[in-house]
Amino acid sequence: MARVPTILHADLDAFYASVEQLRCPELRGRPVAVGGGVVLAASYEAKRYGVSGGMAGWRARQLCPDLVFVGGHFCEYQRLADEVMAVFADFTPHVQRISIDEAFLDVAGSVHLFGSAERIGRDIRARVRTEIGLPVSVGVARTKSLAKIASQAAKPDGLLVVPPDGEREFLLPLPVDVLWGVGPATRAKFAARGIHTVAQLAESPWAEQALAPLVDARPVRKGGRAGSVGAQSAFARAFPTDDLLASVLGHLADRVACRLRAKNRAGRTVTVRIRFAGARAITHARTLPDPVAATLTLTEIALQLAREGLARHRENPQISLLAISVSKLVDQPAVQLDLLGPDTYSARWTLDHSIDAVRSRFGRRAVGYARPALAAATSVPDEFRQLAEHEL
DNA sequence: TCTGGGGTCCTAGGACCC
DNA sequence: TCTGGGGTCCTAGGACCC
Repeated sequence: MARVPTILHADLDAFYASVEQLRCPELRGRPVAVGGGVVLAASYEAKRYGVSGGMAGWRARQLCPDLVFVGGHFCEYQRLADEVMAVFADFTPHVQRISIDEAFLDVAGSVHLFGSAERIGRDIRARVRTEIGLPVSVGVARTKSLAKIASQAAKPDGLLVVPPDGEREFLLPLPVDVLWGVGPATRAKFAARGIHTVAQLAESPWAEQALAPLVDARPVRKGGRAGSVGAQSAFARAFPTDDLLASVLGHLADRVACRLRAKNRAGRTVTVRIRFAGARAITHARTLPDPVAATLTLTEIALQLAREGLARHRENPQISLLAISVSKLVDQPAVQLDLLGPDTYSARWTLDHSIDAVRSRFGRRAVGYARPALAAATSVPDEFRQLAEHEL
């Protein structure tokens, strides 16, 4: 009954900030934030002042006047995180990477080689610390949900094992929002009913629904391919002139279509998202008979969807964000040029692939449809965008 | 002076088909 | 002519996660 816990959740602590402190010894022990206008990551020294990811830079400086801002070294983040994942793979082939800096491991088949799950957790922490120089926290439990909660409780730089007969004792005192899927909205809903802790939730009508994932032994498996590809761009509130729509959507369609083609994929559903000044947002989508991966086709569809969406919401004159997402993805083998007729489709295919080829040699800014002025004005570096991209 | 960009999953209603 | 039920696909919106 009481299975031995064999699921690990390993999570690098304040990852970007820790890398900066590793690269630059004089940053160690000091409050560090990666970013500028927005805090992308904060060191634990900074977190003690209340600085956190997503916070506006001015606000962070207000909370912590000694805060040191550093620009990100995004290639380093990717490289070091990959090295950490390689350490995990030395202990088990069953590694499910769920973001750049965290993963689940199932070590059930490894304990006869390396010792108990707790032992493996300690060894992983030691190796990542000595070989790579980064702190990583590890939670060990029977299920993925419990292991993840345990690793959060172990932070910073700790290890926590939840034995099967100690699960209730561990969970009951914790606040409800440690549970996967309980964010600000659900927490507020519970709070309005006097539910603040897992113990209180367990006594409520929502107990079964909310607590089911904790005992659900979903397997650790390799991450699948992404189900959608998107890009978005936020900007100061502006009137959605045709000029603005065409240039922003053209740029976004370029990013998305380029990624699709790079993986020989295409998608049938195109969704445009518009955020109005005042934070209200709408989506407008269309499913096409044939999958799309051509930049200009995607641009045209997105433009049409945006106009339709705006026409339905004339009460909001200004917008502050546009996004394009393509879903219902299918594999699209690279088409042979000579199989295509002399129509628009083949012309676009040829043009897109010529552009892709130039970019693969000279970089993505070398050539494209979007106006250079706009492309250069993107507020977030391409490298950071790439960190958030999922495997297609 | 109010926060970026990449995703996933769930729900609910409507259209359409059998 | 009115009736029922189930399944699937699509769209819109929202919550959540890293």
